[in-house]
Amino acid sequence: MENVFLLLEERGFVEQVTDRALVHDLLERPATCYIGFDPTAKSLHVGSLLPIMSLVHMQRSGHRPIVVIGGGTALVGDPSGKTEARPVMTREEIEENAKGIKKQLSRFLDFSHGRALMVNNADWLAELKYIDFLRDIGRHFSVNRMLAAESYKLRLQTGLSFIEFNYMLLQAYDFWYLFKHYDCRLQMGGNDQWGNILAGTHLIKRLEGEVAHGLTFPLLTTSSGEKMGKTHKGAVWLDPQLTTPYEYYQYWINQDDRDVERFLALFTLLPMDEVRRLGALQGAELREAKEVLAFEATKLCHGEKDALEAKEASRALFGQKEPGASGGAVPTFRIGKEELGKGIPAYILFERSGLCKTRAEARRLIAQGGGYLNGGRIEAFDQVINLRDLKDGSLLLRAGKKRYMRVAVS
RNA sequence: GGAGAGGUUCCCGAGUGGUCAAAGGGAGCAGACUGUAAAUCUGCCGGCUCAGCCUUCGGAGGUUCGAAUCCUCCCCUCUCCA
Repeated sequence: MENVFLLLEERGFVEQVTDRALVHDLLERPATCYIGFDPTAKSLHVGSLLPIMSLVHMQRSGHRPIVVIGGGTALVGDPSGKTEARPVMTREEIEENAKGIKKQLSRFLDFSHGRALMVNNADWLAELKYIDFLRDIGRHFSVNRMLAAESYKLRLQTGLSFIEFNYMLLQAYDFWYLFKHYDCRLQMGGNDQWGNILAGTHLIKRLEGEVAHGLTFPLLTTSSGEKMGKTHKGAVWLDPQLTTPYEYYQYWINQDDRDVERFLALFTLLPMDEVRRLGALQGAELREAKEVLAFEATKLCHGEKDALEAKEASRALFGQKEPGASGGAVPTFRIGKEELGKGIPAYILFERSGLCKTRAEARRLIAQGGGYLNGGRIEAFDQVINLRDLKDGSLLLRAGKKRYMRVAVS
């Protein structure tokens, strides 16, 4: 089997490595690696997909991934790459979030029979004694060096609390703990974690005299310079309750042309030959590649069935013929028959159904010609919609070019 | 603890008594063009029962016919000093 390091490198996962040759060597045999995830929300979002995919590759290549939930460190707050301190969370929130995250990761990773592990660093960090920690761990860190770290430099401009300043030590301690208890010799993470990862390898060297490694991923931005996973509605979540498979699919199909090949490599498991072939398509043909990207990405996250549904719904809505809006994957809003019978102004319906956040927004949208009913443009913002507008028992609303909402009567 | 600077609408950032829902830029949204892409042009961009009304300029009071702008107290951030 191909060495997973080469595979990760080829697919674009690698930004920095502590030592290319040694990491390659380490991964020749089954090894253990870890990535930390912050339990700051009850669901992960697309921004976490890159690290998740790297673990998927690791597991598929016979290695054992460890997912560390930063339950302990979340109580402190990581300053890396942020301009402001993070709000501190309660233990209950963190527990709750950790549960949701494990559920999601189970779609990507096999946690059975110890093939992948999930641990919470609160389990060992919470017990630490301050004096012991200072004496055993703190002595190995040079403040001068820490201050030189890029992640702290930024914060020195705006202010860095002592509590955050300790984050690096805690993360280093995590790595050491995992090394000690699970023989974990590789930590991966976003490039903003480089300093923290190095601190860990440094600590292991000092305490155990052994070499551990670090690898970071490129900080992903779309070609238009945006952070991954942001849309007008906010983050794109992996939880189908928060972002439906249809919306998830749409997110991927709407990617910039320039990102398609890169994303196929990172976010699907398609062989690289296929990735390159699809990436080479030009002009309108590239849409085929986007469809593959959207389908594969949705399949990984939500399963084949939902992915197919999303694909069909998309084709129906964006295909040649005006929509019959068949597929069950299109978001649906329910309204009482009686209420619709009385008639409801278009802009209010747009707001109620969730297509617009406020009535003012809906007014504007329709006034500017961006509101559609069953494929036809709505002329006046207060045009009354009632039972006569039903087609096959439902209404199809559209906001702008791409956002659809079915309104069903109940 | 002392001295100075500052907290404005999603972000950056103008605004120092009425003409301010607040310049400009960015982001975002819509229309045209297209390929559910990008670029470009145009319009929008606090809320509402929308020719009017209501709520915003760190917080609470006050002065005034009228305050984001003036006064008082408080909170927070940054820089320098201790």
